Amino acid sequence: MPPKKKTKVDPPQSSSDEGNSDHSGNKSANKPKRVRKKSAKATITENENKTSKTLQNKTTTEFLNQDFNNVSKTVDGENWNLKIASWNVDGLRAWIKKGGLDYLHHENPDILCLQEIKCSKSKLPPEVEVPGFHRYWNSSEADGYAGLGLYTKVKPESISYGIGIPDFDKEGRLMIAEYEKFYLVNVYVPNAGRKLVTLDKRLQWNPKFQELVKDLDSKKPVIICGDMNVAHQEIDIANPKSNKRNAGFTQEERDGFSELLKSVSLTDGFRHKYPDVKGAYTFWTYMANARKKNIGWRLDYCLLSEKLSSNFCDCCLRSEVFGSDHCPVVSFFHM
Amino acid sequence: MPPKKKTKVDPPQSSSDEGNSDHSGNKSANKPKRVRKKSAKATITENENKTSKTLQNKTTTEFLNQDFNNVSKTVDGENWNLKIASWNVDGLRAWIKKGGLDYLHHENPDILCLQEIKCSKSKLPPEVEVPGFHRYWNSSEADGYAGLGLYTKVKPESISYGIGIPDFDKEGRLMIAEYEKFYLVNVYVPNAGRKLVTLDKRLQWNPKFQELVKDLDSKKPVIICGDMNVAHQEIDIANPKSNKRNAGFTQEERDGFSELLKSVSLTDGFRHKYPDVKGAYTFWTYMANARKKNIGWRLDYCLLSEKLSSNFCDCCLRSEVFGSDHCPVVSFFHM
DNA sequence: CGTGGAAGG
DNA sequence: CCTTGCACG
Repeated sequence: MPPKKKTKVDPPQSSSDEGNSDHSGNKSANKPKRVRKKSAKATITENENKTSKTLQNKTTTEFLNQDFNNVSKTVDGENWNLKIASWNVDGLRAWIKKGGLDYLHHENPDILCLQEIKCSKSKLPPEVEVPGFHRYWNSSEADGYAGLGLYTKVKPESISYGIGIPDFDKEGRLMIAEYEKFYLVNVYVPNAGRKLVTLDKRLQWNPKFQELVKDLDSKKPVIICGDMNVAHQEIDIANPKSNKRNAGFTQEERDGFSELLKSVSLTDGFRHKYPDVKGAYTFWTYMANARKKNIGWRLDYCLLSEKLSSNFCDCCLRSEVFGSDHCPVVSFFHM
Repeated sequence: MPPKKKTKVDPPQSSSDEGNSDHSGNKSANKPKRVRKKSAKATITENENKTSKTLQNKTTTEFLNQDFNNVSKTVDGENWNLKIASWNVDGLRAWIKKGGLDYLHHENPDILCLQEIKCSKSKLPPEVEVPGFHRYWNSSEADGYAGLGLYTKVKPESISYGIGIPDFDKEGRLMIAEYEKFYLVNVYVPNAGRKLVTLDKRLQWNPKFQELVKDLDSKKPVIICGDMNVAHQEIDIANPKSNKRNAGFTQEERDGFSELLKSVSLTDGFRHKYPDVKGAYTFWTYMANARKKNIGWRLDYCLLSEKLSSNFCDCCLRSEVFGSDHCPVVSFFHM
C-alpha cells in the first residue's frame, strides 16, 4: 500500500457500510422491502465438494419408530381391508428428495392421493414409478402449481379429471377414480389467498363441487380425500380467534364445508371417530417453527357417504411423517 | 381393497404413466419445455434434520494447500508492497455461504474489488463487515443483478460511482477509488447476452469507458480491476473458433478491448508478464464441468497505466480458489 | 419458511 | 449449471 504520510489510516466504522448515496442508483437502500430471512444458515464441510444447508424444519421421518398398522374394525366388528392415504406433498420433486416415496412403502396403502405436486407430467422424475401401483396425474397447466397424483394397486374402472369449470380444471384440482363399490375423489380445493384475494374464486368452487359429489353419490358411494383448504370448526385449528379473517378459516369457507357435509350427507371420517380430540392437525406453516409447537390446522380430510358408515373403520393423521408442510391422512375401510 | 371378482388386477405398465389426455388441462405435457436437470442429486442423511444437496461444481477451496504469497519484484528489483485482488463473485450471499470471505483472510490483499454481488445494500448480510477494511458498495437498482463491492485497508481520498450513462449507472458497474498515487477503477462491463441480444448496449460502454479512463489517466496513473466480459485474444479462451459469435468473444468486443489498451496506453498485467502462457483463464461456465476440464475464458483483468510499468510486479490468476464461476485475479505492485 | 419457475449469466 | 427475485402457499 502506498504509505500515506498525511492521512492516518482510519479504523473502519464497525457497524455501517460506507455508501454511495449520491449517484449510486440504489434508491431503495434505506427502506428494506422484503429482507430474506433465509440468509446465513449454511455450513461448509471442509474438503468435501458439496454444500450442506441446514433446513429449519424437520424433513426426515423415522419410519421404524412408528406403527403404520391399525387394528380398527367397523361398527359391526369387521376388520379393515382397504387403506386409503392422502397427502398434500407441497412439491412432488422436493418431497421425493426428502424421502416421500419411502412413506408409500412403509404405509403401503391400497390407494395414495397426492395434492400440490407442483409438477407437470413431462417433468415427473423417473422415481415416481413404483412397482405394484398404477399412477395417474392431473397436472396444472401452469408449471409448478397445484396438481394431483394418484397411486392405486387396483386399476380403477375409469378415471376422470376436472370439475367442469375451466379456470379450476386447468389447475389440476380434482380427479375421480371409479372403483367397483365407490367413487374416490382426489381433490385440492383452491386457496383463498393472502389477504383473501382469491376468496371469491374459492367460493365459486363450493356449489359446483357439491353438485358433482351429489351427482356421484346418487350412483355409488363416494370417498373424498384431499386438501379441503378449510379448518371446519374451532377444534380444527390451533388459533381460531386470530384466524377468523384468514384464508382457510373464514366463516364463508367454514359454512361451505358444513353445507357440503349436510347437503350430500357426508361424514368427516376423523371427526366422526374422534369427536373431541384437540390438537389434531394436518397442516402447519413452515414459519415460526409452527409444527414443533403444533400450531396447526386440520385442512386435509377423508369424507365418506353416509352409506359407507358401516364400512368405515378409522381415520388417522400421520403427524410424525415429514416431508411437506402437510401430513398424510389415512383411512381404513372394510369393503 | 374391494376384491373385484370380474376385473383381474393388472400389473402396472413399467415405463409410462397413465394419463389424462382428455380434459386434464396440461396441454404441454408432450412437449417438454425446459426440463430441470438438477433433479435427483440429493442425498438424505437418516436421522438428521437437514437435507444435504450435492452440488455438481466444486465450491470449497483448500486454502492451506496453496501459497498466497509472492516473491515478485519490479523490473528494478523492488519488492511488492501493494496487493490488489479482484473477483467476480456471482452473488455475494451465495459466495459468503461458500466461504468467500475466507479468501479475503487468506489472500489478505490491501484492496479487494468485487463484481456481480447481486445484492442491494439493504440486503447485505452482517458478515460483510470485516475488521481492518473499509467497505464501499455500488449496488444495482434492480435487486439481485450486477453490482460492485470494494474492500480497502487504506481509506481512499475519494470514491465516485458510475460512468455517466444512467442505464449503466443504475446497474452498479463502475466505481473509482482515488488513492494518493493512483486511481483504482473497479468495473463490471455489461455482458452482450445470449444470442448477443445486448451487444449494442455492450458496445455503447466502450467509448464512454475509454474516455473516462483517459481522463483519469491524465491526472494520475490508473489501475483497472474487474470483469471486462471479453476474452481478448485467441490465447485467452479455450475454444476460440466456436465462440467467435458468442458474447465475450465477438470481434467487436475484442477490438474494443484492443482499442482501450492502445488509446489510453494501458498494459494487461497478466499477459504482459506471461505473454505465451496458455490455458490461463478466470471464468468457466458452471455447465458441462467446464472448470474441471479447464474450458475457460480470461475475462477478468488488471490493467495499468504505462506510467505504472516500473511499479508492476506480478499478476496471478487464482484458479484453485472456488466459490464462483470466476476466480480471483491478484496483482502486485511496488508503490 | 419452503416450493417451483423466470431472467440472467 | 447456478444465482438471484418472484408468486404462491
